[in-house]
Amino acid sequence: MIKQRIIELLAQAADKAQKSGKLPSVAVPEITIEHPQNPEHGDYASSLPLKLARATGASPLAIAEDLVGLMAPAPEVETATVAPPGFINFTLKDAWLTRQVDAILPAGESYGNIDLGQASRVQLEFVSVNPTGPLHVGHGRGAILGNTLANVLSAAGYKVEKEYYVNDAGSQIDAFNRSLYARYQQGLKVDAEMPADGYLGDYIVDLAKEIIADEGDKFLSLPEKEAVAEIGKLGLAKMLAQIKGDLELLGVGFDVWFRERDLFEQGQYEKVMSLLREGGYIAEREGATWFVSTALGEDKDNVVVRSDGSPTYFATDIAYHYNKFIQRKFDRVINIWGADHQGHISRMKAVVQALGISPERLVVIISQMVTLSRGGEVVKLSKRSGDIITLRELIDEVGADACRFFFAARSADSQMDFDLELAKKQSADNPVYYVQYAHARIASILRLAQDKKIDYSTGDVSLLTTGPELTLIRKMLLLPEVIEMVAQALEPHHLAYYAQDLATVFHSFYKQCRVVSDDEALSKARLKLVAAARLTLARTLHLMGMTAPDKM
RNA sequence: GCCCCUGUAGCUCAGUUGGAUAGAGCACCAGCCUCCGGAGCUGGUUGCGAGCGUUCGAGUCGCUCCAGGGGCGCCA
Repeated sequence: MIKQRIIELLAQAADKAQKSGKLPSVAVPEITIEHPQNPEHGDYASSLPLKLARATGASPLAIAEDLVGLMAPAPEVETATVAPPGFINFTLKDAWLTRQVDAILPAGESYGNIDLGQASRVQLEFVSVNPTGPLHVGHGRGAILGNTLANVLSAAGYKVEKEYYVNDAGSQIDAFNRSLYARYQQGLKVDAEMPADGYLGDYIVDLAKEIIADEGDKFLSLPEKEAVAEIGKLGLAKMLAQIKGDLELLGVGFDVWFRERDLFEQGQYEKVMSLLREGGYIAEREGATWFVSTALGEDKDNVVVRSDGSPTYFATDIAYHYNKFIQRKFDRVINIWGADHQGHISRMKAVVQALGISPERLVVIISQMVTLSRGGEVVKLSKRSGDIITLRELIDEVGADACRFFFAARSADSQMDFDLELAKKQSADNPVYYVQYAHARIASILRLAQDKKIDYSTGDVSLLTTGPELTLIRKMLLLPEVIEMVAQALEPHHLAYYAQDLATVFHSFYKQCRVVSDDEALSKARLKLVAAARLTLARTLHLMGMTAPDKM
C-alpha cells in the first residue's frame, strides 16, 4: 500500500536525522499520514514535524526541512515539500499512478486485500435474535452490519467465523412454547387462554395452523407439559427456518448456528460456574447465586442462578463466552448487539476478565435503534404487540441491494429513522442505483469493445495523462486504505461512502473522456482503465454484499 | 439519580483516530445529449446544540450545561 510506503520513508528519514544528530534522540511518535482536503497540498500529508517539535522543542519547519532533505528518493513520489506551520506534503508521480492500472487488473477480485489480520481468528456473532418471532427492521441493520464487517475483515487478512447464537433455552422460549400451544388448542376449537407473558403476534397463529396441518390434533391427548415441549420444538424449527430464509434474502449467511442448549448438554455451563466459584467470583445470598462483579469494579452484582434454581440469560452467556475464548480459542470475539443490550457489556467484560482473558479481546458493537415510520407516523417495533414491520416486508418493498446499502451506509452509533413511504418513493433515487449504474455503464463500454473486437490487453497505460484519468486512478487506489480503516475501526459505513465517491469520479471521467474512439492506442489504454475501475467498484459492492449488475 | 449513544446545510448523514479553506446525497435554481447507458454531468445558496478549558492547531480531546434515544430485572 502506497500509504505504508510513505510512512516508511518518513520513518527512515527520522531515523537518519537522529543518527546524524540533526534531531534529538526522542521517541518518534506514531507516524500518521492523511489525505489533505485541499488538493494543492498533494496526495498525502504528514504532521510529523509538528509532533516532533513538541517532543524536541525544535522548530517544526526546520525539522520538516531536515526530514525532506534526508528522505530517500522514491519511484512513487514526485515531490515532498515543506508547508507551514510544519507539514510535509507528498505528491505522487503520474507515471507511477498510471502503472497501478496494470497492477489492479491482474489482482481481480482480490484487489484491495491487505494483511492486517495476519490470519488471526476472529469470531463475529450477530443477529442472534430469539427464535420467538420474525426478524424486524432493526435486526436487519445488525445483520448487514455484521455481514459487511465479516467480508471486510476477511479482506483484511483475518480468519473470520460468523455465528448466530440460537437462544433455544430460557424463559423467552418457554413463553413462546406456551403461546404456541395455546394457539394450537384454539385452532382446534379447544378453549385456551394465552399466557400472560405470551406472544400475541399473528405469526404464532399461523405457526399453530401449520402445525395442525402437519400433525393434526395429536398433541391434544398429551399431558400439557409434554405437549408444550413437543409443539415448541416444531415451532422453533419453523421459526429458525423463517429467520434463515429472511437473512438469505439479504445475502447474510452464517458459518455456525450455535445452540444455547448445547452449553448445558455439553457441560460448559457447569464447568464455567465451577471455575468462577474457584476464583471467588460467586456468592450465595437471598436464595440466589450471584456473580460478584463488584469485585471487578462493577456497580452491582448480577444473579446467575435464580432462587428457583434456573440459570439466567447472563449465566448462559458466561458459559457461551467461556466456550468462545477458552474452548474455541478465538483471538478476538466481536458481538453485535442491539442498543437495548448496552447495559450487558460491562458485566460481560468483567466475566471475561474473571476467566483470565484480557477484556480487550471482547469487542461489543452496539447498533443503535431503528425507528420505523410510515407516512410520518411512528410504527411500534414491539415483537409482542403483533404490530410489527418485518424485515421481510422491508426487503419486498425496497429490495435487498437497497436494504444493504441503506443500512451499511450509516454509522452503527447513530440511531436511524426509517420512513417506509420515503424509502419506497425514493427507491429510484437511492444512492445504490447511482453506484450500480456506474458499474453497468462500464460493463456496457466493455461490451462495446468486445463487439468491436478490440483487444486492450496490450494497452499502454502511460497514455493516461489527463486529470479525470488520474483522478479515477487515485480514487481506485484508496480501496485498500478503506478496507484498512473499516477493519481497524470496525465501521463498515466508510465503504458505502467510498462506493459513492468512486462512482462519482467515474461518471465525471466518463463525461470528459471518450473511451472507445478513433484513437486506437488511447482507446486501449482507457479500456484498461475502465476495466480496472469496474473491478474496484465490483469489489466494493461485493464487500457490501450487493450485486454489481452489468445491465440495469 | 447513575451509565451508554447521538446533536454538523431546509432534510438524511459523512468527516480518514487532533491538522491546513468542514463535505456528500436529497430538495431548490441555472445550464449540458451529431458521439461508449441522461438512473448521468457542470455550476449556485446555507451549518459544527451552548459555554469554558487543554495546544502551534478542536467538529474531533476534558469539564459543565441543554436536547433526543436507550439501559439500570431472580427478562433476553
